Amino acid sequence: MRPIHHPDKEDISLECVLYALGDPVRLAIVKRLAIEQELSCAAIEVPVAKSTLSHHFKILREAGVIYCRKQGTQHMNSLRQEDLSDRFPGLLETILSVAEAKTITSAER
Amino acid sequence: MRPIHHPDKEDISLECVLYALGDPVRLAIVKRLAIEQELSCAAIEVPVAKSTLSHHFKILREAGVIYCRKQGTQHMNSLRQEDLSDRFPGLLETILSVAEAKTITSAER
DNA sequence: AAGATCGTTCGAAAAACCTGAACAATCAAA
DNA sequence: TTTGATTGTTCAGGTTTTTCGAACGATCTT
Repeated sequence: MRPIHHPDKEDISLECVLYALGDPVRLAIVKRLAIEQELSCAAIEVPVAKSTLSHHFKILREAGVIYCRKQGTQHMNSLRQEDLSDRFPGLLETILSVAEAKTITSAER
Repeated sequence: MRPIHHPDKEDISLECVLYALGDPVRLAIVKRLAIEQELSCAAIEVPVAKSTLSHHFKILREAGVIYCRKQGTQHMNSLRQEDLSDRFPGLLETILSVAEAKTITSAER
């Protein structure tokens, strides 16, 4: 397995972050992580195939939204809240505060 | 030409707004509208075909991000800042404040 | 080792996107 | 009031993304 890539804080781009958040599954993941601190991929119940979920995590990771560390066979994910706050002050906070609690349970979009 | 549809304020969804903003061309349009108040479609110079541009405006309109009124042969667009502020306080403001001045001149993403 | 678990990668099908060309609406001018 | 110019939309197509199941790779447990 290739080492997991994360962009440097300075390289996080607004466009990529908004693109990453502009998908209901990924937004649900982010909302969940905002509550749970750290979660494995499998711990997040969203109605997509696991290969698709893997892809969504990759998008979030490469956008700089989440940090992922390997722990044995699992991948533990967390929000890069500090990095995001530094780079785009207020952005994630506002989005999370504005996001209703509702979690998606069926595919939308 | 069919009447132009705009969602009611209450029907504006975060997911749709983030989806709409998660595209470099559309974000550029929004940034531009944040400065210019009201602009025709043609007045916004982005590197896409006009049929594509028309599509992007439709996405923004249906997401509730912009308001469009017909004036003769042109369509004048403006941000629905007040509606968005009411629905998602701070969201648009934060995104705009965080968005660099840079305007895209070539397709990215 | 074998088996189980967790996630990634691969190839193909489905959906979305972008474009040029054709069309519709409006205005201005002759 | 036709003709022409301007502004956007719609349509059909090719291209790109997204999604999925199946196969694989890595790690832990037994």
